[in-house]
Amino acid sequence: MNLSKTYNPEPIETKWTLRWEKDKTFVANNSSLKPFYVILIPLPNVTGILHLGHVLNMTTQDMLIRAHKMQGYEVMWLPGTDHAGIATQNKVEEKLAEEGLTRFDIGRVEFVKRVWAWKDQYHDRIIKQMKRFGLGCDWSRETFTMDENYGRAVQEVFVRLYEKGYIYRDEYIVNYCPRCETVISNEEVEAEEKEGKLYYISYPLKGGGALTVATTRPETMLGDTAVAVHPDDERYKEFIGKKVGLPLMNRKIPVISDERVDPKFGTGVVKITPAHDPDDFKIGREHDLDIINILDEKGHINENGGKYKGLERFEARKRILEELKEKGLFKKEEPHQHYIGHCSRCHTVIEPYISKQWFVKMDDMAKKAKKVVEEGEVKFYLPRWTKVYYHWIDNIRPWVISRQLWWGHRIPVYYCKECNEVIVSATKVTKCTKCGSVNIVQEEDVLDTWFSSWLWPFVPFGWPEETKDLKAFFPSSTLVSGWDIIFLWVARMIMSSLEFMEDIPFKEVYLHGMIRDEKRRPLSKSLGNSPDPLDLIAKYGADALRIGILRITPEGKDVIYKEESIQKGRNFLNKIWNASRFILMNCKEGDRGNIEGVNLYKVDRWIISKVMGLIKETEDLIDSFRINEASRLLVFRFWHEFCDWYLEMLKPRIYNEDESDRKGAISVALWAFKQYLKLLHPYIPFITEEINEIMPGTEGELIESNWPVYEEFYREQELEREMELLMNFVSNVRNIRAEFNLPHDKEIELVVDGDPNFFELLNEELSWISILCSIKRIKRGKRVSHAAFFHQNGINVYIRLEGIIDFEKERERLSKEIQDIEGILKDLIKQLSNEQFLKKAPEKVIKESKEKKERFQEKLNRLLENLKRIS
RNA sequence: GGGCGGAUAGCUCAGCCUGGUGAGAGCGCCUGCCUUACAAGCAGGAGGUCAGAGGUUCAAGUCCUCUUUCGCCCA
Repeated sequence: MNLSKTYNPEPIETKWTLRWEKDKTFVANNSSLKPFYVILIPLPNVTGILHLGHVLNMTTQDMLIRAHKMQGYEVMWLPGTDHAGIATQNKVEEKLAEEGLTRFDIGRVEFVKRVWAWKDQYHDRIIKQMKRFGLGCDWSRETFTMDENYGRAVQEVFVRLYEKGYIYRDEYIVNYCPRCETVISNEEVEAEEKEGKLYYISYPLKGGGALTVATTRPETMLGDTAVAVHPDDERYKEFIGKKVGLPLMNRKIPVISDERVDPKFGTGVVKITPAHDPDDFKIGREHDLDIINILDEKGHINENGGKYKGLERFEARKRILEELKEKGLFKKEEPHQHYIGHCSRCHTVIEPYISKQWFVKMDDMAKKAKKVVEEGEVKFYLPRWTKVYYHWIDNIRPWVISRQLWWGHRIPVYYCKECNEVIVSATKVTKCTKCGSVNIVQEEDVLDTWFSSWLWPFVPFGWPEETKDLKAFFPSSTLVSGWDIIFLWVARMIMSSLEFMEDIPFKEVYLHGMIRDEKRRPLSKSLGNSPDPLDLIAKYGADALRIGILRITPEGKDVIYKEESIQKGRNFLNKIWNASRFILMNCKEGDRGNIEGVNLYKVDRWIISKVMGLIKETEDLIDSFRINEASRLLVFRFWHEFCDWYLEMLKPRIYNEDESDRKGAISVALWAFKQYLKLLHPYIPFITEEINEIMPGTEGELIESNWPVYEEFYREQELEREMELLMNFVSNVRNIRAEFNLPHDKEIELVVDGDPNFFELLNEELSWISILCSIKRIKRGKRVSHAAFFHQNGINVYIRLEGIIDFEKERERLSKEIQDIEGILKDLIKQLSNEQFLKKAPEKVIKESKEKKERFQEKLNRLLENLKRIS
């Protein structure tokens, strides 16, 4: 077989993508007798583009799915996309704007039609991307949150929660984005510390004098209905109950007292604007103040703002300040740090806004959702996330679920225009259930997108029907998600599942970090630091991207991304590729990779033992979600144990004339190589599958094969230690070769005295040792004069350097080592002469210290001896 | 203001849970090699008062307290 010197991923990755799809490799059988392992994908936005965060999230899941499939589970990974109300509507509106149109120009029906067309186009793109990553999703069960069935389930949920009294309509202060023109939930608001200003404004008192209030948002004064002071604030006690004039508005408003006023803020007098501040809203309700809304849905001043009507909110601020200055009511301004809410979608400053919205009462559901985590039914990795979760649960607030959008699940509520009856129904209502009128209108608003995606654990399987899928795949096993949506999505799924399925949605939640650039900024389109995964795949291949990302992902922390990480991944693939070339080149007809019945050499038993250890270590790491460590371990061991050592150790037997030697060696190499391929397959599925196919003795695909089995019988720890000695010996020789610049083809002669057992061992294994450090032979003998020296585990080794020994250099080398060892010895002697240590430390530790001391003492003596000799 | 996490080699991090190995890895750097699997490679090397202080202990990078400092979440 003729394989190219470098690995070319493109054709191979295409081939396997098609093969897995055609063979329905990842289509789950809901009546399987195997245990189920189910993952629900965190829904990407259907019109979004996948970025590196998705690569991390999705390849982590794919890795788990593939590993579990090989380990004997019936796996099911549910893929799907989210209709992403605001984001998608924004995009289509932007496109309309290019034509000079708004959604109101074309009407709701036409607009929604256009969004569907847009969705179809982008849906194909995102699914293609996901398939390009090599994801083992069950595409036959792919679900979109606006599928017809999904829509019915969402309405069903709404009706049930309404009937239970959990859903209600209320006029309340909410977070409003004037750019998106919709209310958003608390969780969709991002607070940012900003440098603002505190303005001091004079509110004249009736009989002369004035109170000065401090505010960061002077424009809201148009809606002020009181000023407030702390009840114990001596400065203002006398004014409580009096009235002040509201500047610019020609209105008298009362001075009230409230515990919540901070006397240290500004002057201690604050203005109360119940319609435009959450705290003021609460105070307003308690004091029965008027609530005057001064903004329209675009964030412009409305008719309640008198002559400022029509002004944009920040423009209004400017004009109001100017006018206050003209009237002498503006006292001063000072810089002020404060937190301002921004829309997580478009980053516009959020307006606290009073309006009539639909809410879900969360308290009861939250309590249950807390309990299942407390009792360990749902486990977070890392566990510290449970604290974050509890904090949110304990401070749960009602969830505002209505959105002033056209794209989404329309709220299943109908209003009778005749008798004002409110009818909530999962089926279309055409006639008033109370007065029989047909003058009925459906609620205009749609539901928050999360109100559909929180149902993801069961709705895609057919809920509310009791389907076979639902029975098989609910609850799922592991949820893999970024921590940024722990409240928006993870917590709410726990609530919805407990509410509607009376069970947890998943047993484990693995939260990974966010990907950031080298300056630790989040990857974003506007910063231009977010590479397109498809470009990276084109350059390095999907496997390289996958393992590149997984390897740099620390446990539960943010990931610092550099392109060089992907390059490293690619280099590793090339290494595997070439290892396979090497093995294939030396295979002959009939080689199978079977180690039973093979005459095993020490090096063979060593690599077999090492592989057995690796199987166990890998399993443990995967089970505890230390996915990065598992990938690093696999890469390291394959590269620096199998390739750097074992394959090199084999060469003498392979290049030997003896066919049975070659056959034995290649059998073990093949066997070991296939174990690595299996262990690596979940990380780099394409290349491992391809190589597996071209290797002799292969039956079937890796993904359909069984996970490697750990067999205690092959584990030989004593032998591993012995091999380590020999490998150290090789390293010591290589070190000296490098120090004295010996070319690799210059064979050297070693003279050894000391421990006869070690000497014998060296000679037994000399065939490969001699190749690895280019030595002609090892003789037993006394010290040699023109030689470099090292001491290791009871043997003195002299490397004949007739004519090339540089005594100056050798003295330097020996002196340096002597110094190191003297340092270590000093510490050991100190420890061993400490009575407390001898009295209190465990026997084992004392014994080890003593042995160590002797070993180093011996080594020191030998080194000193040699130094003296050449001085 | 409340909470969480981090500070270990020039850079990115592992080791800490469960104290005892001569403190590790990758990248970068230096030296030598196109050795017939691989220069996307091989061999060798330099580089660290483990942020600071105190404490516990026979023994601290590891456990406790405080300080400094960076980041994040919530209000």
